[in-house]
Amino acid sequence: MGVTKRFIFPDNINDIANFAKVFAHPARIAILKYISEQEGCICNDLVDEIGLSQATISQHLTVIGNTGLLKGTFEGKKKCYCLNVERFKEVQLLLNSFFNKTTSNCC
Amino acid sequence: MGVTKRFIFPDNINDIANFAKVFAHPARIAILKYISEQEGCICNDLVDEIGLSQATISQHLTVIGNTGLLKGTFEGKKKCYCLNVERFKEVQLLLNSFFNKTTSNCC
DNA sequence: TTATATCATCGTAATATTGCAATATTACGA
DNA sequence: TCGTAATATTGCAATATTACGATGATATAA
Repeated sequence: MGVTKRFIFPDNINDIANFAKVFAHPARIAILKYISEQEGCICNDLVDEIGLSQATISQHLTVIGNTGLLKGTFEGKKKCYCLNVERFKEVQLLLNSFFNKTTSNCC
Repeated sequence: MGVTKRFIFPDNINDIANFAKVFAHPARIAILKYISEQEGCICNDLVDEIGLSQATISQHLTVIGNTGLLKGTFEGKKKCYCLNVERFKEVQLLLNSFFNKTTSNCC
């Protein structure tokens, strides 16, 4: 039905899936990569850098931001986006914990 | 338009997104987790264990399998699914490489 | 004030995903 | 060969996602 039955899964499983979803789109990967490569913070450069419309980039930023992975500050009319590094590392740990636990015992 | 513009992104970015998509659904996380927890290999137990229909589980197994993360062997009419551990670790390395490179320089 | 730049949000079209029932398909045992 | 168990595939219906143009809000510059 296109609707994920989240309620049948425990929180820890839904958490992993929700974080993974952030990385499940190349635009969001590219955004995170670009943000991290800039010396200063970027804003609408993403629109030029990546070939997507401003509305679309903004949407992706919201998706990333909703998981707490971004910090944003306004400098006048420009918004400075940057990584929430602590959060980012938490997510990395969470995913690695899943990967490390998930080891085959068969075949 | 619901259609991801993959062609505007380089392969290495699309690769990460494609792998992440496997983990972006709780059913697939649960399947991988359950497979890894079993001593022997499992088959249709997933349908009982997870509360989804046989058709849906089979579909998810296909999605996971398409990225090379599963090995399946037939034992008579039963199919034994298990992790492709090497592949699984490759994916872990790829994701970690992205995480490690993506570090904030600003704010 | 007016114009411009930046970013968010809304509405919408196109497409993808999820889930299931129904129906194959395959392999075994009687 | 027939029946049955296990899995895959097909064909939907419901919902989610992706993308963009248009619009709105806000801040600076002229």
